[in-house]
Formats: sequence, structure tokens, C-alpha cells
Amino acid sequence: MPELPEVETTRRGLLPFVEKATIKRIIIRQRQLRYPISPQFEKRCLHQTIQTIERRSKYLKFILDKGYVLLHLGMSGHLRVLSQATPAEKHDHVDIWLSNQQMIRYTDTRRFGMINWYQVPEPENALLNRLAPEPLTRQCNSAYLFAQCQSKTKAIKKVLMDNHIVVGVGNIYAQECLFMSQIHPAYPANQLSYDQCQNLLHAIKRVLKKSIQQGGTTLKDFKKVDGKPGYFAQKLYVYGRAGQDCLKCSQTLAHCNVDSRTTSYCPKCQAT
DNA sequence: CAGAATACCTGCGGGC
DNA sequence: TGCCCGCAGGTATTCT
Repeated sequence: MPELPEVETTRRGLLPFVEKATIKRIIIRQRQLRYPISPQFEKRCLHQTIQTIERRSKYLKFILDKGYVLLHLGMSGHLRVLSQATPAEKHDHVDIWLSNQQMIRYTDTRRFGMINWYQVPEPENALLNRLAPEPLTRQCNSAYLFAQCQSKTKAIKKVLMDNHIVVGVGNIYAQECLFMSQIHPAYPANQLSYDQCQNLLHAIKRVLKKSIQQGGTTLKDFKKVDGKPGYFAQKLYVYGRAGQDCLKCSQTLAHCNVDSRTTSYCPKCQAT
């Protein structure tokens, strides 16, 4: 369940259950994730207190007394808060037992996610140090996006999904943002005008903010809620709707391939 | 440097 | 029913 709003929703949902709790026990059933879980992981985390959880891009950082646990949900990962007695199922890879009798369970069918302990500060962490600025900050603005696009001949959708340029926008929100700003997904990035970049950037911020807000409605039920909050509650204009009518102009939505990913768009609203 | 191809992994639905 | 294919909300690495 991983685009930025889902990760942020997870962070907020988890926070009240884990803040200031101490890690009492760790059960790992599968160490082979995107990166193998270090053999030292348990030793590094055990008896440490979780001070808070931060988010950088789609990564969650569990700040411990010493160092931090970095976690990514990949394509299919999710976290839940459960009772420690809950039996594990097939893809429940990691359980973290806390001093308050709660348990955090990490589940990830496809194992594209990761979890590991780090001591190095963020600028030295190879997974974090090249990431683009957070999309909801001032550093991520129209001038920045326009400048980045100047040297890119590839499809704007591919640029949007590149972590070194924009962070947190995945396959769903890229399609939604391009629809909102009326830009064709395959349009070469360096042919966009400044105004188009501005519209696109505003769309990104608006979509991400709104999705985080909507995710908030699932928070009160976060504990034990399995799953993929957010996407179902949300109104999607183009994602997964090829062949159906455009919600703005009624034209039949089309689809194309950008970087081996199915991409839906409206041929009329997104002419350029 | 930009860009394209490739790799990691499991499960599901469709076509035959 | 079984098999094969393509597809699924991510991202780092390798090559040209």
C-alpha cells in the first residue's frame, strides 16, 4: 500500500501505540526482503525505546535511543498493531513486541520492502541521501520542477516517478496529477512550459495533501485494520479507468505504456 | 550525464 | 482442471 499518503497514514496510525514503548522481543520469519535483514538487527533493537516515528519519502524511520530502524513497504507491504497472541500467517515476516503489550507486525507478500537498523545520520545513508526534497515543502516548487525538466527528454510521467526528482508520487498519483494538470503522460518533460510545470506541481501537492487528509479517516481504526486504507475511499479520475468515460468530458479514457507501466489518460483533456 | 533494460518476489485473473 | 502469460500501488543497479 505504498505511495506517500499511505506511508504517512501508517506513520500517524502507528504513533500513539509505539511512542515511548520499549522493544521487548523480535520475531523474524523471513530475512530475505529487498535487502536481507542484518544478522545484528535483533541485538541492535532489543531493549531500546522508540522515541518517535519520522517519514522521509516513502521510508519510515523508527527513532530509537541509539540509531533508527528504517522501513519501506515496497509494493505490497503493510504494518498493523495487533495483540501479541495473534497467530502469524504466510507473509507475516517480522513481529516487534512492545512493553505495552502491543505488537507491530510487518507483512509483505512480494517482499519488495525492507527493514534494517542504521546508526549513520541521514546524509550518510545511501538509501536516503540522494532523495529529492519532500513534495510538501517549499524546496519542492515550480521553478525547481521546471529546472529539472529542462535536461529530461523522457516522458513526464517517468520524471514524476523518479525519486531523484520528485519523491512520493507513484503510479496512481502520477496518473491522477497528470490528468488534473491536463498533460499527456508521455509528453517529453523538456517540452513543458513553465506554466504547465506549475500546474503539475500544484496538482501534486493538492493530491498528496487531500489523500493524507482522507487517510486520516481510517486512523481511528488503525489497530488491527488490515489493509489498504485510502485508495478505496478516494475518487480516482483516471487510474484503472481505461475504457470508461472521463469524469470531466465523457470521452472514453485511453491507456498507453510508459516505462512498462500501464497508464490511463483522457485523450481529450490531456491533449498535450 | 541521460536513458533504457533488468532485477528482486508472489499472487491473481484471463485465455486456451 | 491445469498451464502460461501478463499484470500488480517500488526502486536500485547495470549497461550503453
